[in-house]
Amino acid sequence: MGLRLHNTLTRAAEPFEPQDPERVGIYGCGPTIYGHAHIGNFRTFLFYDLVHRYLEWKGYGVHFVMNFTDVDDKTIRAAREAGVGIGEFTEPFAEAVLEEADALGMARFDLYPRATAYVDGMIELVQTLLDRKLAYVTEDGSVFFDISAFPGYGKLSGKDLEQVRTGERVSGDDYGKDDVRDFALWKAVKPEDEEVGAAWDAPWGRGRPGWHLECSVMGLREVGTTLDLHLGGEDLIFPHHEDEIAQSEGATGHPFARCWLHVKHLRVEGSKMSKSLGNFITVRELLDEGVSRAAIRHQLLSAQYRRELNFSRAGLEASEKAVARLVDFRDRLRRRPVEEVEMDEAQDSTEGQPSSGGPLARAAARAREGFETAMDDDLNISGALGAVFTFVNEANAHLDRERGVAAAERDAALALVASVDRVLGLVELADRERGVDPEVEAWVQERIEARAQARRDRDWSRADAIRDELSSRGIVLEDGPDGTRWKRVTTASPGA
RNA sequence: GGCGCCGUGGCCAAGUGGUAAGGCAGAGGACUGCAAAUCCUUUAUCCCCGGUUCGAAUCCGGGCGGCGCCUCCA
Repeated sequence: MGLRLHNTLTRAAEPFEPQDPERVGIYGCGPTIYGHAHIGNFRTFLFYDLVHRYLEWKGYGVHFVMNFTDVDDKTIRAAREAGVGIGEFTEPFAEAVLEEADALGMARFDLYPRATAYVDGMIELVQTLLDRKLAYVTEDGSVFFDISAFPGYGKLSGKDLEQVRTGERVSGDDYGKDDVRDFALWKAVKPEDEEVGAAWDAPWGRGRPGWHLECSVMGLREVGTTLDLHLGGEDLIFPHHEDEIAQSEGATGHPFARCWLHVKHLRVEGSKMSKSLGNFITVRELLDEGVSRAAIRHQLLSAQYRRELNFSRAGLEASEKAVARLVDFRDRLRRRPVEEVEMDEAQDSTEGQPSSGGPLARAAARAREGFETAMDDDLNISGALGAVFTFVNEANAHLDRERGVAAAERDAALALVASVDRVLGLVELADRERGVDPEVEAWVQERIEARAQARRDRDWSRADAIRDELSSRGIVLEDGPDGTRWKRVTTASPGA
């Protein structure tokens, strides 16, 4: 059973068949960097991370490009207000996005192109479209794409051209269009563009590229003529991606992308996120609050990408606990002493059966299969997580029942956790968060020793006082037959 | 008006024909000095009404309810 993905273009699940499995070409639409990215942006970006990691987990070679849009109306306006050029204005936000991506455990993509570095290519593409009579220059020196000359227009969004509202809202910007539905490839220069360095010379006149054009050029140049996957938020289906298809295919004569995946928008505390509702949350804010990064990652990944997902504080707490359960399980396996025992089950294991071995190894094999089956079904991460936690339950029960465990059994269980975490990235991130410096570690050990003495003296109030002291510093103790263990806990809602 | 999505236990959420995964929360129990972690037990008329079928949360029809996109917002 192979991976199947829901292609927006055909509105159906299709087998994933890249042109070259050694180099799957993927382009994901990135943020416009005129401000800090919000939590909704990161639902999409974490989905990109999931696609990236899962394809590599499946054995594909992946070439993944995510752009930064560093020139558009809003960017120009914001740069003017700040009194700096667009390059100087946007670069800190690009770096912030990368920092936040790291903080949320995203594996780095191969390339993060900035639109302004590709203007020469954009001019070339526009020229090609003009030569092919798919675009026209208006009196002011702007260039528009003539959608009536491109028969496939509307195929991605399923729009009937006659139905697209030929609206009343014709702004000054659009003056000169043959048809209001035509979209800008090149916008003639305005004084404010010059002010912030957002203007380039082109054969038909000085100006700046249209938004849609940027992604076409970066995708074509950095990924290839035909992308295996093109990813983005659902809002981009129309017009952004529709226009990318028209430009790219109009110029190259080849399909721009074989498969399009679109992520449903995130809701926040039950409402659509918007600045006016005051529920506009940036990742930066959450990180500054000290909210558990693994919890944020878990919540944003926990629902399948085409399902509605509601980001909430309550959900963050549930995510925090879920991650802890997984990490605690891994830690429990690690410290479980192994026994030099023969596995009875190994005797009657069938040749070539990967599910052979003891109960733990067999449960791990089932979990792996369940995980992959769910992920293969259009990246159904909820089902995949279900398979993992079912395994955690089974294995914990087994560990409770048995005194010791064979090394091969323990290793099979640990390998399962490590394997799925190469896709999920949750344990990895939690480990980074739980890390403590040696000084703190020494202090904790000293406190634990003091408490152990108090317990030997049966001085329970003193023992509890020490435990509370540690607890207030985010250190949780667990007494067991082999002594006291401790762990650092993160928190989902530090304010609460 | 056009296109589309969703409605499963207190909350979140899998499951698309054979009588309900998983996470969080709650209750009882085991373990513990008390906890924590873990385990055991426990909590579902699958929005409503019809229909198809031996059999439907799952298919069809009709309602009700929530939501998204329809020109630059991931």
